[in-house]
Amino acid sequence: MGAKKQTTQLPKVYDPKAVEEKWYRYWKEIGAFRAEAEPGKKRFSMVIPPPNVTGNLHMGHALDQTLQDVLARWKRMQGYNTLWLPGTDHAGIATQIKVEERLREEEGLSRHDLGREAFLERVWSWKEYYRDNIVSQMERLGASCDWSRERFTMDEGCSKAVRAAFVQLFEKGLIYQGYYIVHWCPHCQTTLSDLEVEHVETEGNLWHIRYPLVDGSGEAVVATTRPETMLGDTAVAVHPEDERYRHLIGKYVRLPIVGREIPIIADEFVDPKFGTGMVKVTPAHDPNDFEMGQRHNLEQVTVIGLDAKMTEEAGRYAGLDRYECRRRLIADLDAEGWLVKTESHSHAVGHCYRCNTVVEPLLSKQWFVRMKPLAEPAIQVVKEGKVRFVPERFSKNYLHWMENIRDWCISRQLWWGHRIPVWTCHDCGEVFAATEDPAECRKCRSANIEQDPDVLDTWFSSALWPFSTMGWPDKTQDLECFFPTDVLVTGWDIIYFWVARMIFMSLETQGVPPFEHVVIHGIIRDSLGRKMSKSLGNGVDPLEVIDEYGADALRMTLLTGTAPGNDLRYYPEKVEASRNFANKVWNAARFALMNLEDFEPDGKHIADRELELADRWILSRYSWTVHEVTRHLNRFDFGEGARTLYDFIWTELCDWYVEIIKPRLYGRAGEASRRVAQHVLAYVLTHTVELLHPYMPFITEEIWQHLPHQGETIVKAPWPEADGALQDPEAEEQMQVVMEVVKAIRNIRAEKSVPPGKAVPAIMLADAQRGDILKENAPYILALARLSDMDVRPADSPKPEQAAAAVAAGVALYLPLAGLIDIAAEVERLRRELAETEEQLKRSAARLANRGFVEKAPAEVVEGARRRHRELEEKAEKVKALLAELTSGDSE
RNA sequence: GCGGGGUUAGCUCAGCUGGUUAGAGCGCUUGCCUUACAAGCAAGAGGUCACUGGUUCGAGUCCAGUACCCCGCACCA
Repeated sequence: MGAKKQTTQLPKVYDPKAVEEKWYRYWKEIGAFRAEAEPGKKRFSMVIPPPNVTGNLHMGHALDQTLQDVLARWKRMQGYNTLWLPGTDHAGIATQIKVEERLREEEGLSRHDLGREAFLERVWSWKEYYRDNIVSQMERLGASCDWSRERFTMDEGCSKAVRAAFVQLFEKGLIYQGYYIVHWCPHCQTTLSDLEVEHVETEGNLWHIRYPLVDGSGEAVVATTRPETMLGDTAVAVHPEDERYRHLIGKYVRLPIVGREIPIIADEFVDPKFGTGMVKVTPAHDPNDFEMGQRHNLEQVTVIGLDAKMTEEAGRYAGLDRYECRRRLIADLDAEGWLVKTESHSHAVGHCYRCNTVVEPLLSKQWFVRMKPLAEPAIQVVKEGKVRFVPERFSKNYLHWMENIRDWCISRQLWWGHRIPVWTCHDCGEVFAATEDPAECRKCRSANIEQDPDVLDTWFSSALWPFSTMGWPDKTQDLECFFPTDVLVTGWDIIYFWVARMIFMSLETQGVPPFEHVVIHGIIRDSLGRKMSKSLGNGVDPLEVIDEYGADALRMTLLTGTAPGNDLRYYPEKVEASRNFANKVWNAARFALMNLEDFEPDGKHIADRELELADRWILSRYSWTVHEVTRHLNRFDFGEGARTLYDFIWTELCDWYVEIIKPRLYGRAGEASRRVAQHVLAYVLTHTVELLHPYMPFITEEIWQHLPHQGETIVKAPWPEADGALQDPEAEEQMQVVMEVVKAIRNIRAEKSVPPGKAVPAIMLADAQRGDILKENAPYILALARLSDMDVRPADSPKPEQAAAAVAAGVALYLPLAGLIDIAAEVERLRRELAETEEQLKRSAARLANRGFVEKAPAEVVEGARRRHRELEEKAEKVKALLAELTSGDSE
């Protein structure tokens, strides 16, 4: 187990391009991300939310995948047999539309010109192209997926799972075919589920139209936002309790223009307060009207067709576009005196979430999943905490949706997707589902059977992803070893679309939930807070960011900007800051390597060396950092973990520790001290880099390989554990004295404009304990504060004259700067400081005078407050003394 | 209508289980190319934690209400 070391010269500025590709290739070569199906071994598993093969990845994917990669790399380092399973989604409508668009633009052809088979070939080659892109983008990001297990929702295995699940649900009666109102997108030429319709508040009109009573005794006035549907009206409804219209119930009106006589019915659905309190009923074009039609046995007259044009039933308007029809109809109604009035009215209009076309509610025969029985257990597992949302608040959204769920329309009139595995026998009429393509009717053995032409909603296959990718319905090793998964990481925008559906599908087909934790993150917005979208053109390409700043910088940006569940604004400046951090880490490593040239690690435990104060301090801080980072990761709080590391590395490790050990490393404190500093630096840096690895995989691997290390890759390095032996509160406290003294001297120097290069002497008055700390660390204080000499005297020594002074950590500091001292300014400064100290003292005293506080607060807290109070008193006293000297000197 | 989130420094945001002096990045001021890093170093300015009340010894943090902003879901003839 020889420790390896490579001490090639590192460039001054970190260049991500030079290292990223190299290491990813290496990781793949050595199979660093491969999970072995070994039942019994502690494992961690996760499936990726499969990106759509519609196009390239965007920032949202980068965020989602970075979070997952942090988890995967961290768990892997913790020794878990870790599987992060990658793949892509066929994205039915979205992909088909894209390919059709291209076909039209480039060849002027429609999919019908090509035919189903030829068209699908085109889609497959599109899929191949974008799948390749997606994979290479993920590699650029550093995603540590097990590529040997990559899946696609329409590959053989996933397709088999789709059939198995469909047949199971079909045979249990959970999938049925029905004639209902569905959302129809006239542009995409397919049905949509409730979720795929976006309701947009739209300014429209409410037209009041007169329907004359057949018996000539009066009229009914209805109000509608969609007058063209009146051509399909088969009733007018009023509320049964509505006194105004009670007498009309049972009478008939004659539809203007159409001439059809339709009844006035009574139905509870009608809201007497809305419009005129009379509703036209169009069972074929409105979901509520449809239900009323069922209740009252009304005729269904379809007047708008699949192409959004008026049908033959529309009489003289047949063939017109629905909006053109509306215009003409209104004109005609007006001309013939049926239009009572037109009010402006704002209402939500459904739009296709893919193409933004106004959706048409249409009557048609479709396949549905019966949701109530499936939702029940899916609600339970969340309520019982068997599936936990992180942050927890998202479970409310989930539950609300599940509890109010309606049946799921799963048939799509597309070509790209899983063909519905249902066959109809033309001879005996049998309708049956099958996992294997049947050659004959299962009932009458006729070969005259036909498969349903439609395909399934994409989300039907996505819902099976956590187990279809692991081989179900076959009993595979993977399934046994890695299912159910541990965590799912995804955005809040697909909780209903996907997370919810995976949960009920898994409960139904596997008998267990598909995962334990659902980690929800926000979406990425632009710098103005807008959603990134293609139509706004405000999207940012992760690859361009990686090219410019490096993958680690992009990852760190996404991670530090993240608070659980919250959205995140993208600013290039943030990536710049992360890039700077990467460079900081790089240079810390560079510095270390320059000073570790002759260093050889031995097996001795770091705590057993002749440690100096700074060593004990940084080891203690390091050990705290290990603890904190691990704690944050355990809570899926990626952002806090990243920030903890950022601060530790930049401030404590670089600004203080590295600076303080420079004299030692340069040999000015003797060889023994130098050796110890080397050991501590190597130790802390190596393990800090390991802690950072899940966040910034590339730069940490590069650095780690240069540092003395064991093993072939940092990917497999053990995750550092918080070592209690390194915790050292005393060292932290003492180091606090050193740092505060240094800061105070620097402050005086800056205020007095002492040239940075000029070393000046300092006199310090301190009690015995602090005096010892200062004396022991004198060489470092001299260097850090640029002192020519420091004279530590007992606290009661006479005060030096003609000196700028300050109090820090209970130490009175004097810089004799004869000639530089402006007494008046100095007095002013000290007065301000005294005022501030006394203000704090007052608050502190009030607090301690409060009996409730002293009696009820934890002893620790009270003790802390007392100590703080003593320190403040001490400080006030010292500042007062300084002031007294200055002012008395004045009067002399 | 139901539900959720937000309001903290000039900007963008953190702030966990209530506990010393509320943090970061960017921006700003001053001074530095100090042999790891100018993508840097040092020093500094900048905050009524939206408002009102409550719980508590103690509230940015918990509770209730108010205001404004954002987002889901449902309804909308």
